[in-house]
Amino acid sequence: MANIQEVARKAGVSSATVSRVLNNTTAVSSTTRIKVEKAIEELKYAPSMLGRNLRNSESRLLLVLIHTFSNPYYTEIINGIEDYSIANGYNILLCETDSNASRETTFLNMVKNKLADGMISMNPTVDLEKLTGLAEKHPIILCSDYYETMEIPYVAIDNEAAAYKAVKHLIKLGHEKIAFINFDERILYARQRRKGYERALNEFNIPIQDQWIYNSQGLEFHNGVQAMRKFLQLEEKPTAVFAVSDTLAIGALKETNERGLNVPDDMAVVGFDNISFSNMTNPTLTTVSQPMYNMGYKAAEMLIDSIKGQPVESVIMDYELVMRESTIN
Amino acid sequence: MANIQEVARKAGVSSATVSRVLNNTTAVSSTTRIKVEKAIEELKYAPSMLGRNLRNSESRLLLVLIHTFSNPYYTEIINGIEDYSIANGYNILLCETDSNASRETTFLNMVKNKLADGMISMNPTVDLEKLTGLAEKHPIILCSDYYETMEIPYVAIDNEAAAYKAVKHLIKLGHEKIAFINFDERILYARQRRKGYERALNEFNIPIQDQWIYNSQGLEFHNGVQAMRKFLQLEEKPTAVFAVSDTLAIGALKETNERGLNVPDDMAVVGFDNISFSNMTNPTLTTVSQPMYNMGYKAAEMLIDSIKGQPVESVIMDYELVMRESTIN
DNA sequence: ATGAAAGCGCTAACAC
DNA sequence: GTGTTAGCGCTTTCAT
Repeated sequence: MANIQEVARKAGVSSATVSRVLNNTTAVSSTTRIKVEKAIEELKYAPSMLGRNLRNSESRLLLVLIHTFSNPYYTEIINGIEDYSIANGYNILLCETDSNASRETTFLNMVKNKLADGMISMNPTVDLEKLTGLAEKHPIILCSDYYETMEIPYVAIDNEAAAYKAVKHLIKLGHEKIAFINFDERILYARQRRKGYERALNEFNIPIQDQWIYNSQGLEFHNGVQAMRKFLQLEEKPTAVFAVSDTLAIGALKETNERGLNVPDDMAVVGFDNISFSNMTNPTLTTVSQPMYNMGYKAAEMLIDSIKGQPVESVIMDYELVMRESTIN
Repeated sequence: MANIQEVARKAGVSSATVSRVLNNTTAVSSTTRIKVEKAIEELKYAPSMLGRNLRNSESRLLLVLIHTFSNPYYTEIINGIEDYSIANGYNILLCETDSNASRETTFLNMVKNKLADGMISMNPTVDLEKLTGLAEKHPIILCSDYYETMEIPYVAIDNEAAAYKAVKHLIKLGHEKIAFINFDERILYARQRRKGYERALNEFNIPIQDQWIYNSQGLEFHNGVQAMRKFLQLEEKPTAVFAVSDTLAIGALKETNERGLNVPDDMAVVGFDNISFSNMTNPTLTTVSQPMYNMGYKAAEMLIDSIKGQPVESVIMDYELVMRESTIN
């Protein structure tokens, strides 16, 4: 593979000039430009990003840290991240932790080691101490989940209010026995959504029952199936369920159908996220719609701004309750 | 950020020695090792991948080219790629073309420019000429789709046989009016699956009817909805549908339900891929299961072998027909 | 076991 | 408008 020196020699100019035509930095006479372009063509030269990156001490790579992308919620966000990044000359390094601590350490080190210029974390279980340490020296943005105790900029929605709205919707429909499938409450958004759930019940003087609250270890379909299975074994069964993720809600819906119960008559179901599949279930799923694409897009914008040294501020985005067949006939 | 020289100075050794302790290449006396480690600790030194990459002329990055990851089929494959890559010291650069030619060019150039050491392409619409050119100089593996005319190693399944098996399953159930939702037939696997569809029909002397073949421009849910809508407008409606992607099949299933038809009694549906959703639909979807994770894993293994200069051979993987409620009561 | 020094490929400051 | 040169941070001969 030819390098810039060989191109320079072939074109009868210096490597600096070749660099200049490559990057359009300062003016180059059209005659030399043509000579250089011809040499590039003949040698099939392609500039090495390795040399350029070292010289510029940047990688133009953005690390995206996620727990898993088996959840379409994240892939939608990534779409937004990718679009903004590509349009601004960055590429994304996709890093899936799978809740594996050593993998996570590897990934965080990649930004320490300059392999990435910054990071967007969407990994709610990330090691907070390490993250804080990293954030002192490197641009980091949190997307979709964040931490009250930290100053790392984030983009998120008002989880408490969104959950409140979802549960209130069920109450307005006449439900009083409303179960809640939550995620691990070590995670902030799980605590926030629980608060919203409780606030709605309290407001209408509906007692909160522990037996109707399920804390799931994961967000897969089968976790939702399991949760619903447990609710349906109860002496006093709920008539509605609110799940903090569409994947959980879809699992719960599936299990409800499986048991021959009618949704929404016997059991109303509300999800969270509005993944595209939520509109393909039978019945279709009522859910809190998050602006995933825009969240990703904005997070990328914030990160790149931050890399460029500009100050960035956290953003709270809008959500929307999308009412479909799983709650309304 | 400290560099290797500063560490060397602080430890009272040369940078070569620091490099040695960093990489465990040649023996270093335990006393100097300790001195160096102490210096690293004190300076909070993290070696720059930028310098290392240039020196080693490798990036340890694998480019993964896909059309879109809104299809869970691809995310499953990526899981496999990622697991093998990480375990072998590589990371993946996720590149989504969105059928955008200029984006695709950008991505292909990234491997030309050494930003990635190799590439796994899962983009069936890739520019073949450019791809061939690139493959002459750089390690490339095709995953899930490939091109008969090329020598680029691939991992795939026997699409023709798989489609044949799916359609035969419908015929055995007594169906004779079997519609086919295919993808764009410029893509090899679409042509192969069509062959399988036709072979099954021919074998049972069932005439092939153009009105029952739909060539979709995309693989999204709504494309499947649209296809089914068209079939249901026909004078002579099919009683079964085979779609080349679960996403299409799920859309078709949705539309069938929507019209009040019973699946599988009025309309049997078979998909392709076995994405996790396919087991969450109502009714659950009969589908051709591809070993997505293993395909990705194998493709990564082949690519890394290829990067290391080892010869690699194409692999044909097993598939399986998973029978569920959308064809059998 | 350790150090000196070259060099991976590029860009930018400086000189002309 | 163009060339010279230094240097980004690292690894690896080659000496010793």
